[in-house]
Amino acid sequence: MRQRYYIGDIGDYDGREVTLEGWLSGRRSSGKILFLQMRDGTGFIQCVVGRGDVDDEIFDELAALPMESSLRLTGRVAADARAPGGFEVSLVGAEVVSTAVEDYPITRKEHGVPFLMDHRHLWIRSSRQFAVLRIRATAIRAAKNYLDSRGYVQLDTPILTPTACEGTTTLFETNYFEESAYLSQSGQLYNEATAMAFGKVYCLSPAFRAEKSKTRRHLIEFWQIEPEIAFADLDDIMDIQEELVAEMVATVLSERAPELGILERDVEALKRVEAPFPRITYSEAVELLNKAGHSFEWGGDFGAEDETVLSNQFDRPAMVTRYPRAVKPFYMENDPADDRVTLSVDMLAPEGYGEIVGGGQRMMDAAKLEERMREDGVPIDDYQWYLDTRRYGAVPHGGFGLGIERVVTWICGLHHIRETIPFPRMLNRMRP
RNA sequence: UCCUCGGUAGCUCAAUGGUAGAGCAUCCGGCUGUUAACCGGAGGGUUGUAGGUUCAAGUCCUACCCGAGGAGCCA
Repeated sequence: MRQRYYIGDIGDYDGREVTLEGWLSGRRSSGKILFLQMRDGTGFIQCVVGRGDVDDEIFDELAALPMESSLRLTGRVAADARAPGGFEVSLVGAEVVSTAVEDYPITRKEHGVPFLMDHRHLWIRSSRQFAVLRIRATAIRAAKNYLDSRGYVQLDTPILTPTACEGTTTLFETNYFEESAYLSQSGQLYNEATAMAFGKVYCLSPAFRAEKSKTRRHLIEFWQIEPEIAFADLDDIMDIQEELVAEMVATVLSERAPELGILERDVEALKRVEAPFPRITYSEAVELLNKAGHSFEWGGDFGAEDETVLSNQFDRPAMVTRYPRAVKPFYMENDPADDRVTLSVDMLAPEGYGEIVGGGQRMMDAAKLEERMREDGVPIDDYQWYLDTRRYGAVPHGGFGLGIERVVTWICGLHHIRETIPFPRMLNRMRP
C-alpha cells in the first residue's frame, strides 16, 4: 500500500516533504503569495506558496481555483506560529484533481439554519460539523468498547416490528407484504429475550418516533445504545450507566481535544464527569424543584424546564430513580418498599441538557406483568413471546437506553441536537 | 395540535404607504505573511403565493404555503 499522509498526523511530519490529498476550504492571497486552507477529513492545514515556488501556470491556477476544488499538494511541513493549527506546508508542487464550479454556497460568513439544513450534504464539510461528527464517532466507539470489553454480546434487534409497543400514534407504519409493520422505537423487549439467552447484551440501532416534537432535543430518527443485563437490579444498572457515560466522556476528552477546541467547549465541565454520579429519588427531585422555587406536584413527569432546573443543581450527570408508576411503561418493576413507584432511573446531563439515559429494572413476575400489559391495553397475543422470557426462568434483570445524539449534544456543548447526526430527520425536514 | 416570530439579490439583513439598498459571496483588477485579510471596479431583484384596500403596497388587510423558536407530546 502506498504511503499516505494525513493532516491529522501533521505533527509527525515536521521538517519532511509530504503530499496531502484533500479539498480547498479557504484562500487568502497577498499578490505574489497565496495562503491555501486545505482539509482532508482528518483536519485542516494552511499551505503557503509564493510565485516562483512552483510553475507560474500552477500558481495562477491555484490563485483562481474555486472553493472545494479537490487537489494534491506537495510541500515541506514546518511548525509556524503564524499558521492556524501551529503547522503549515510550504508548497513545491500541486495537482488539481477536479476544479469545482464557482458557486460553493457555504461561505465563512454567517448563514441561517434553514439555509444550512438545505445544504447539509455540504455543511458537514465545515470545521464545526467536522468536529461534532468526529466526536460522535468517538463517543459511539467508546460506548461499544466499554461493553465489548466487559463481555456484552452485541445482538441487534429488528427495525421492522409487527406490533406497537404502546400506542400507535407515534409509530411510523409501513407495509410488510400483506400486513402492517411499524418502525422500531426501541429494541428493549427483544433485548430482554436475548439477555435471557446470552446474559449481557446490547443493541445499537436507530429508533423512529413519529412525534410532532419540535424542540432542540428531539429527532424523528435517532440512535440508541441499549444494554440489557440478566441478574441485575436497579443499583447494578445505575453503576453500569455511570461507568459507561464517564468512559464516553473520558475517551472524547483524550482523543478529540482538537475537535473540542474547534467547538470552544468548556472541557473543565467535562473533566468533572467522574463516577460516582449523584443519585436522588423522584420524590427528592420533586422537593428540590419546590425548594428551587419551581412549583411541582408529585406524580407528574418532568417537563423540559423541570429537567433543566434539576440538572443545574449538579456539576455532573445525576440519576433520578423511582418514578411514579403512572409516568413509566408497563415493564418497569415495582419498588418493593413503595408500590406507588417503580425501579426506574433516568440520567440527566448537567448544564441544563436534560435526559440522556432512561432505564431500570424490569418486572420479573409473569402474572403481574401480564396484568400490567392488560391495564395498558397492550395486545397480549402478540406478546406471548415476551411473556415467555418470564415463564421460562425469570430472573431479576434490567437495562437502559442511551440516546447517542443527546449525549453528543451535551459533550459538544451544542444548542441543538440536529448537528449531532450527519443527516437529521426532523419534523418538517426529511431532505437532504 | 396550539402560541410567538419570520419569508426582500447566492448568503446575512436594511428600506415613514412615494425611485428596492448595504455588507459578504461571485467575476475583473491591485497587493510577498494572510488569519472571516485588505483596496478599487462590475454584474446580480416576479420582495413566499393568491386576492383585496389605495392615486400609489416590500410596507396595510384576508387566506394559504414554507421556515424558525417554544409548548404539548415524547417507555
